Amino acid sequence: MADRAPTIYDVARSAGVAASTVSRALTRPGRVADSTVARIRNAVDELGFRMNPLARALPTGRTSMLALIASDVTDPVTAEVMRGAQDAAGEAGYITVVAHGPGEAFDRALATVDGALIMSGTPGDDDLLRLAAQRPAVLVDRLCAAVPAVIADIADGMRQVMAHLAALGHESVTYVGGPAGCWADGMHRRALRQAGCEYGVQSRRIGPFPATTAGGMAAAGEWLHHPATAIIAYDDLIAIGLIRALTARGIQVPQEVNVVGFGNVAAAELITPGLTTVAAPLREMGAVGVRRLLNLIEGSPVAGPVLLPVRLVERGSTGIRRRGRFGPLPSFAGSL
Amino acid sequence: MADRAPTIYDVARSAGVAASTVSRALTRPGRVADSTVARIRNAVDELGFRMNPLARALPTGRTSMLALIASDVTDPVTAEVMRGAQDAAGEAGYITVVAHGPGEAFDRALATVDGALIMSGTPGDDDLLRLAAQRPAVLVDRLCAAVPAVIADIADGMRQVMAHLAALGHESVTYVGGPAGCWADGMHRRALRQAGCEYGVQSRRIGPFPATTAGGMAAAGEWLHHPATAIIAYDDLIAIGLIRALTARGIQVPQEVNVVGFGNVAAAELITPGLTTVAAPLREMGAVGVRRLLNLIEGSPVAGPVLLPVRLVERGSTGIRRRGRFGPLPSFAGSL
DNA sequence: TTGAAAGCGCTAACAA
DNA sequence: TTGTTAGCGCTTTCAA
Repeated sequence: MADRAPTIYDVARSAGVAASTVSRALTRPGRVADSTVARIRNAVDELGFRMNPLARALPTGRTSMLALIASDVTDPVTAEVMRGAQDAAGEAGYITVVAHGPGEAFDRALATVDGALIMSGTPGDDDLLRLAAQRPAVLVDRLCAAVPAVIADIADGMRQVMAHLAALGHESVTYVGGPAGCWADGMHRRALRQAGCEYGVQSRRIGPFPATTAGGMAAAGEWLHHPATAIIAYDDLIAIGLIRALTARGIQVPQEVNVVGFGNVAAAELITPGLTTVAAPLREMGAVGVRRLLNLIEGSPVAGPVLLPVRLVERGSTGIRRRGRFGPLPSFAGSL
Repeated sequence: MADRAPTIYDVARSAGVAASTVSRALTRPGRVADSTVARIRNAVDELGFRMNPLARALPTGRTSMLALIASDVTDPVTAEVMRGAQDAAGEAGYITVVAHGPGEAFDRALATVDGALIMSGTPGDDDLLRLAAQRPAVLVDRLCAAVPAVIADIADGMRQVMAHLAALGHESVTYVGGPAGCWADGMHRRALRQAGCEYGVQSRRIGPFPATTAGGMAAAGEWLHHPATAIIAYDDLIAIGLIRALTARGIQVPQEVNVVGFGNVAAAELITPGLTTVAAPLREMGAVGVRRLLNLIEGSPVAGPVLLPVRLVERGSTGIRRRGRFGPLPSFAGSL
């Protein structure tokens, strides 16, 4: 398109200095006389010089690129994390390449970047460890051996859910599990058990189910075999599918059963009733992840996983039940 | 991490040939004796050689990277297009870097890639043209001068909407406009006028409104001043906001007013009632866009914009009205 | 069919 | 403070 992009040599000639001086002036202006820097700046502006980042990458071994590894950019949670990561990377002068799990493009991407941010649900643990050995890597919403990670405080989220549910008079809940072998699902289950003890709420598990509305709809059928007065779903999509299926069968939410999800995706507040759900600071998780990754790349020592706070967003899918078909009504229900 | 990645020279030594031969064997095996290729392949496997894409980019001027320019990866439409683009790029051996509108990271990204796919709603026309002059570029869901583009067939979509609405007995509709100065909005309006003529349906416009549920809720208030029996919204988010606001005011959809959107985002089928909407082949648009971009990069001549077919997805937000508060009921309504 | 040598645009010693 | 000189890892003439 353009004739040929001006190089550092063109600038050097135009400013009457050596190429190395231009390089220095551009990267460490302190090490070059002010007047020289000024002249070089002028030349740069005049010629419209833009440094070739690839040429620079060759000798330095640094590309200023980060990989965002996600199996599906279409997933709203992933997208939100990506957004945070992208912004944080941009601020630090890094650009981001997106890639999904193992495959040719993946290797290619990995070979190009200074580090990788790995979103949940992507590669298996083995691949993960191999990857982390190759390049600095940080996990988001997942833990694996000693790989640095940033995760949401699920345990606390579950506690908030239980507190909320217990306050509404629930004595037992059904947990609808997510995909089999999923790290976050295991986390949810541990948290559930613990929070259940703490608040004296019984819990049963069903699942696994795929993390989709279809999964949730399937779960509804299974739930009917052993109904409880409240359902905690692995994530919002399952919760939404559940609500749809229940409603379709004439079971009213929250009048007969309460439902809570995890994630606080956009659809959670669009559906009827609104979905009570645990909101994780997704963007921040992405941003914090990138910052840790950048530190790692700079060579600072790895600390333990970072835990980010979550909060319960109460909406219409939970509340006082008014009909006891699936369990006892709270004793104070009559007083309302 | 690893000692040092093996280079082409290591392979050359191990295979007992010159580096240039290795390069040739790897890129154009036909030009090298079969036995030599085999030896080189062996050496590659043994050493675990992976070519450094950046080093290759320097002499060739080709990075095998594409930029995906989108103002917000969090937007579901954008995400879907991205997904298609990413897959198509991966198939062709390209990786994708995501960047948003003008800014430092943007320039940095542009300097690194072989071409750019520009999603709707990002930079202004001037920036766009400047960008297209710098690098091969393809627009998605937007037209600008002679820049190659792939767009959804909005005109046909609007025709389908009108046909549907006319069949339901509507005689006038309100169009709720999207963001001011937005290319797609202009497109919708032209299409609306034309399809209105074709089917003998009156139309009024209100707006502009931001393409969010909040925008839709605001629009509901304005619509009440001059209600019509059907509303066509600029996009799904506005339509969803509209439905919520109407429902909140006790106006029933579709019993009193029909609503249709554009986009077919995931939430469209999750809300109650489901949103009737025009679905564009988002992923395919991304994929086709990338393929055109790749052609452009290879130097093939640019053709006109590619038009991709859309289809109307009928859901609960449209249907026979049963209450005439905002206009006459279809004459055959009683017969149902 | 293969090898030698000269870059691609930049950085990083080392001298001056 | 500045210039000189080698590369970074690969491709690509040009000769052999």
